[in-house]
Amino acid sequence: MMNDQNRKAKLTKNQSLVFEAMLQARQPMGAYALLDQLRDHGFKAPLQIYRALDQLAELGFVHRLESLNAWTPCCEANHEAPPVFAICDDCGCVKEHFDEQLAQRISAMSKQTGFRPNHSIIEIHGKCDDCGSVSTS
Amino acid sequence: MMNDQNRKAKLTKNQSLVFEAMLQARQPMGAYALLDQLRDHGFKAPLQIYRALDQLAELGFVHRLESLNAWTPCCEANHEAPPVFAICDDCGCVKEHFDEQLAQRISAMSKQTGFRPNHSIIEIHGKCDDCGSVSTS
DNA sequence: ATTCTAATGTAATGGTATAACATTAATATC
DNA sequence: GATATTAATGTTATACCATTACATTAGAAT
Repeated sequence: MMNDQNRKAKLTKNQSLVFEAMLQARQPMGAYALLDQLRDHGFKAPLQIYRALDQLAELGFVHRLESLNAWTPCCEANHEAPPVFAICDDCGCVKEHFDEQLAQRISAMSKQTGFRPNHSIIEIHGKCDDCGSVSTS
Repeated sequence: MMNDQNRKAKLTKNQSLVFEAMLQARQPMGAYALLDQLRDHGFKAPLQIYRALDQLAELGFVHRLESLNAWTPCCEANHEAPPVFAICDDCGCVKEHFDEQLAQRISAMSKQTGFRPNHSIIEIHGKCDDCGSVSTS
């Protein structure tokens, strides 16, 4: 299996630019925010961003956060279980987790109902450790 | 605790119209699809739909499906565990489930990381029992 | 009746995503 | 290396989803 460096080296120019911008952001970014970041590099239209994002998602470099209409780099761990995103509604940070038992529950529920799961979206909103301990009064 | 009939009776005119349209649809509906359905009843602007939807969601009559930008009636079961939606990408049907163990896994993961969960979004895409057994070749 | 609040009406605008078509770059094959 | 083929990119227009701002009406409380 190819290592991360090699996989990254195979990205096209636009894909690399978008991915690097996302890594620098340290927060999920919307497509139009990425477009604004990348105008200096010649990006002019949303579709340029969306195409890169779609391809990066296909390759496993990024995930889409459905509840934010935004995108976040993948933690690069093995994706055997579906990712669980913990989204802090205060500071906006996102952490990606995996939980084998949780994956098993989804499988079990599906089996019971005859449903054949293909792609799971699990996004937990709340407060991260840093923000949760701060008084809000 | 109030029963469903009484709760329903307390809905305003717009809320009722939107909710009934959703029940008839038997599939998740987008706000603009609802607007089209309800033009005959005097609805003219998206905001009329969105306001009703927001209030219905607040009252627990409907849920928003983040991955579809659409809305679905609540199954009206007790919502002690977060709802899990099984979404068929073929026929578009959606089933709402609950799973206490799954809820516990989310709590456990959160506790481990200091995250304080507030609202969980769990949407499983795949094929329902009816569609999954049909040959696609 | 009057006051206050919740719900509604309407227009304008902002944010997210894709369709359609043209062009260029990269790869494979001869 | 020339050619054919496919993948990636550029550009315009448009579709789809959601909210802001402000005016009006209806209902509840006193």
